[in-house]
Amino acid sequence: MAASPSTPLTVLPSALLPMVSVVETERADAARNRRRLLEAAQELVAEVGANQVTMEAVAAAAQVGKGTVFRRFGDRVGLMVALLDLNERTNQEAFMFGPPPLGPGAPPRERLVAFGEQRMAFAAEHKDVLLAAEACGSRRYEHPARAVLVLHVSALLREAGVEGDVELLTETLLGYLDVALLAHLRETRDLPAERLSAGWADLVRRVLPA
Amino acid sequence: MAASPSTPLTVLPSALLPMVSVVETERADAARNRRRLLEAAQELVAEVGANQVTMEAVAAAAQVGKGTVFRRFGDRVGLMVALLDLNERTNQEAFMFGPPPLGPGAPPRERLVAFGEQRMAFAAEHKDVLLAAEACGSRRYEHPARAVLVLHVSALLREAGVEGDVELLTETLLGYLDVALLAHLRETRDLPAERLSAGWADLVRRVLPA
DNA sequence: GCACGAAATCGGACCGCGGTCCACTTTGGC
DNA sequence: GCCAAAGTGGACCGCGGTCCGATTTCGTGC
Repeated sequence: MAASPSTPLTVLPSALLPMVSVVETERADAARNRRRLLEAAQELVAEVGANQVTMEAVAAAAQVGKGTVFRRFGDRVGLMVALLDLNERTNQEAFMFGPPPLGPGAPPRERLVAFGEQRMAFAAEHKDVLLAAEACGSRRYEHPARAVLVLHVSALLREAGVEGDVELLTETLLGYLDVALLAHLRETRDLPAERLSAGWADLVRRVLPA
Repeated sequence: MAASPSTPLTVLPSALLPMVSVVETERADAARNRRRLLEAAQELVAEVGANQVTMEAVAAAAQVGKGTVFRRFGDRVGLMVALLDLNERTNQEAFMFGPPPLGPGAPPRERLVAFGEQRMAFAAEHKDVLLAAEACGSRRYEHPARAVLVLHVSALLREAGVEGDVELLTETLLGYLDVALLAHLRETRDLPAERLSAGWADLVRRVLPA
């Protein structure tokens, strides 16, 4: 088991962070190295693709020791999660505070449909980083960004007055939006995006009360 | 990318194999080594747990070179899949040819409910091997045993006369039965098995027409 | 300002394991 | 018995992850 990394800025779902003042102080050199590492990682990912990027290469590109990478981000997955953080934050703000139908203001069903569309687009665009940021096994479900999604979907379900086990229905809905599943359906099974969208709308219709 | 392993006996879903006469001939020494490897692997898994078993240890225990293990099973996941094969076959026979409500004879909705129960029990019992037999990324959905499940569930959905996109509804239902998800819900989120069962029945109710 | 010491941080040698490679051996049809 | 094809095994590689002695940072006392 990896020692828990000292990554205070990404431990909590990023959209919730503005509410917290300062979680922890970080030494100047540590902060500088984190910045350099993230920059280097981003560049390398853009250059050769997420799953071709080795931890050693990131360390070298940031002119930092390998141990530092692991100290900062815990493991490979942690690094990828941190990389996604910025994009995820934009997404999160869109569905939490942005304009309808994604953001507040629209009825929950429309918001859910729009949420699914957004996730599917996001999954298509950042497929490789998202997959690289996904741990294996059940640890996959402990992804910090996922917690935000769970919160959001279950809130919408409750708001829509759905009867039944909201927690489990949330998992079912999010299951449909699983990055790996979507990638499989699109690429291996060759289902067009429109069909996946229609499937999502249909699923929402079946779960929510008329 | 791993070279495709020469594992004719596990390439196809095992429950469908009785219908095929002989897929390919395997040299005597190869067959002997496969048997020895599977025995050794089974023993080691029982001894120290699936994710503590190294490929080298399996090779050593079977008194075989490391390269042979990879030639036979392709990679670690392939070995675990082969290990599961026997148990999966029993399960498959149960829902394909066994007595109702799991097997044919009962109405499709009851069969679906029973199918979910069986999968959840199976997932709970063989959690670690199932997780070890699961590849990362979208490759996870190319698991041969999964194809049988997909076939079965979509057949039941069609038989029940569900309107909508059967293929996608099948994926949604199977998503609920994902081993990693179930493990997460049971262990990390501490949901009792009865609740998961109720959730499954509820989901089936929502998807199938009244 | 400055010296100092504890604590946090760094970095690269090191380890274990999954996976590849290829020269050598075995098999089995002829 | 011959020989092409199939199979073998262990040296080898790359990468993720750990460890620990060396180094830097920064609050403290002066």
